[in-house]
Amino acid sequence: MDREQRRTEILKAAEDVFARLGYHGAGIADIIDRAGVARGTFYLYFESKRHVFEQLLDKFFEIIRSQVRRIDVSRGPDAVLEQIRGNATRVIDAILLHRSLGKILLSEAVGLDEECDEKLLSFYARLLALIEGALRLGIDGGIVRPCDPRVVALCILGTMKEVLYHGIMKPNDLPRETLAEEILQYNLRGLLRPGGVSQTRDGGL
Amino acid sequence: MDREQRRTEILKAAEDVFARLGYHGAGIADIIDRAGVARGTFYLYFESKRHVFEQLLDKFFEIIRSQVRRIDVSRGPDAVLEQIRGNATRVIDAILLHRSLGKILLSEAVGLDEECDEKLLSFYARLLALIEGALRLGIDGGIVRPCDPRVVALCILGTMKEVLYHGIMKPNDLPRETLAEEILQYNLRGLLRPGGVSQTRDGGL
Amino acid sequence: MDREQRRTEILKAAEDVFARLGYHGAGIADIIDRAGVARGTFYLYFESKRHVFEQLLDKFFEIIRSQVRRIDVSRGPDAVLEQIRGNATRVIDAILLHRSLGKILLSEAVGLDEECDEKLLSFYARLLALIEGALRLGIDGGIVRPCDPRVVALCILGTMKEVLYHGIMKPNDLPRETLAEEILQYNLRGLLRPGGVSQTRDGGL
Amino acid sequence: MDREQRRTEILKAAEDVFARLGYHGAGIADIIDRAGVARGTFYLYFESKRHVFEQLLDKFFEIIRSQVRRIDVSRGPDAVLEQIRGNATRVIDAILLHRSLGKILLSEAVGLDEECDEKLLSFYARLLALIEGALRLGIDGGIVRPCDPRVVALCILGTMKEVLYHGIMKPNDLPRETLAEEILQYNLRGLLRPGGVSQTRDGGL
DNA sequence: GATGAATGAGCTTTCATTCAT
DNA sequence: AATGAATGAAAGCTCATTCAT
Repeated sequence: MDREQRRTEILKAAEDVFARLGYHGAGIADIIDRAGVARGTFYLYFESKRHVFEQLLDKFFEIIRSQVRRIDVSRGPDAVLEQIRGNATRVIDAILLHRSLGKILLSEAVGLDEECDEKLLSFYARLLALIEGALRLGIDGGIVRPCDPRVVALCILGTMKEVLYHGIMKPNDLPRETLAEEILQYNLRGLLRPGGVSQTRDGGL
Repeated sequence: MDREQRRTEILKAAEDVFARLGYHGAGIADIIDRAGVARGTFYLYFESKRHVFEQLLDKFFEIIRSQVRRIDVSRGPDAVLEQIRGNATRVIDAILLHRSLGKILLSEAVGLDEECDEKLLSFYARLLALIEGALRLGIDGGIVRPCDPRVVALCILGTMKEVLYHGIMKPNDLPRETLAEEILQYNLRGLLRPGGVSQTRDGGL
Repeated sequence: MDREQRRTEILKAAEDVFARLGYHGAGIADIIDRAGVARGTFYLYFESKRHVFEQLLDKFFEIIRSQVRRIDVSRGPDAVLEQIRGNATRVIDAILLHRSLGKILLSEAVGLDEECDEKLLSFYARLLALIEGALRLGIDGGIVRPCDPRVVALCILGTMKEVLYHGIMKPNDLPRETLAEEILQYNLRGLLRPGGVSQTRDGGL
Repeated sequence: MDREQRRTEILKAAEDVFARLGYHGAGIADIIDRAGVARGTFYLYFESKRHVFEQLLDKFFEIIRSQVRRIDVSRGPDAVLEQIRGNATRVIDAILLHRSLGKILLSEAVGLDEECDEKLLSFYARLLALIEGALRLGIDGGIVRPCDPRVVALCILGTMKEVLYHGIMKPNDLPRETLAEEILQYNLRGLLRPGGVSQTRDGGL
């Protein structure tokens, strides 16, 4: 119990430090200074610098995952949209609640270490697969316009990442609700004003 | 003249190495090995590792910037869209042409160093301002639906980054044309099939 | 009483561990794991890692010493030889019986620490003095051929150490009796077949 | 050329330091202090601490090996003995000439590292095989008395190691010639005065 | 007396940068 | 201008020892 508490303290310190200085910028010295423990103590709880970092990634993945509810398609298009909005809002809220973890994930894109890279890549791959699956359902159900679901899944992920990164880095710039709502509207409707321009693909663009 | 050539050689070597190994994974040794020059020579042309990296960022910024043409709004909505498509296509093509630089920019998101961070941030800030300005024009001109141009600018940037990163990392996965076209369609139209669901904000979402 | 028992348990554990891993290879963790006691408990019974090691050396010295009987020279050459053989056999048997201690003594020759070194050196010094004394007696009594007793004492010690080390490390390679008998014969007679070559120093060698 | 010289300097420094402090007692700091070079310079010439040590072992093995001449058995027993004496004398002289290396080899018996251990063991194994082979020849040729050549080879190695270790540690205690001559006489003749005691195995011992 | 979490000095190794040639 | 050997600060990690419980 006590052990778990100590571990959590160090993990929190590491989270802050990694968020502030990045993986490479952070040293064990920074982490233990912040946690107020000795060098050896750190290694009592974590095998290595890399290992703490992975623990943080795992923690973050778990947080995100736990916000996503399976979508029930049986209750009609509007209900589906509402569920999507719920998922999106919860994820956004969770990330903005865990700023440091969010910053770590969104900053340290890749290139730390083979194992970390793999973790990140597989996380995003699963996320993309999830989105892509939902898109295919939407297309089949006639809710989503015909498109390449793989590319569009990338687009959705991209909007989320970029907007959230901004939300994390400049917390007071834009209200959370605005971010969530605008992401949704943008993803659903795109830029164009309905009926504003010619909508046939060939003619219009 | 000869000096400039030597400098370019080293810069190219650094580009390849950074793209392959990342900023921290790359050592001066890798760069000079690839460039075929001595250690000291490297420092004759560049102040530091960080400095070469900055030069590469600058080079990339310049490439991107040179692809973007000012949009002439006087020729009607369809013409504007055509110009936007032109800009987007040129940027996409340019990035996919300069894979290494693109990978560097999109991978080493941030966190290397205060000065580098500032460079990246200011680059993206200017890009966002550009997009935001265009959006405001679009909204005023009735082409773009009413929205928060700052958030939507982030969304657009996000889609570009994510799709391009995928395009760079898995060059043969999806054809360049598909990427460009899908980004455009997505940005313009969003996900929904026109008329597919109720479009009033209150009722629909 | 109980305290003494605990102490002995830890000492035995240390003996096994040092024999298996060597002084530097062994950690306190290994010893306490084997002894089944806590870290702090170890330091309740021994001041330091070095200290346990010294205790083991002392224990071993005592075992060896207790095997050596004073030689009675009054009963003629053959009886003396018989007594020497008795001493040698008992020492050899004792060492092979305490493999771990033997391995420790013979492996960790020297160089651990000033105090340990001194202990080892003084042990060997006393052993050598013992042997040397016996040699002088033998020379005076006409049993041993004229020689430098100090160097020859080293030779005798050397044969013992080397053969016993082999006996410890490869227990099943050569039978104990063979080892003991061959050491004795070798020490007494050397290599040459009696009468096989010219034995005068000047002529022969 | 210059590079080789520098390397030799560091190697010599390492030799001194290892001889003085032992493998574990010695730190890179000691070596570079003695060599008068910077930390990085050390690693320019040697991969690791272990690596320098191995180099020293190799160097020593080579020195020893180069002192041993193949024995020509065709010229009679006395000539064979003379050749053996020559080998022994050269080896002894070489070791006493390279005190530091000798001390390293004879002190750091074993237990440093798997690879080093293997090196040492294989060195001694080859040495033993050499001696054993010579003994078998001697027995077949009737020069050497019947004995177990494996055990006796250990005895010979043991006398050499012990006497040389003494010679290294206390250089001025006994003259080199005495050491060499006494080892030889001891190995050849053993302790007993010829004809001094009954030589039949059963009766005498 | 027993515990085991905590300690921190110390280790080997790396690598961006310098500078004598 | 070009070289590459030399540098040394700083990193991550270990482990014998201590001490509050």
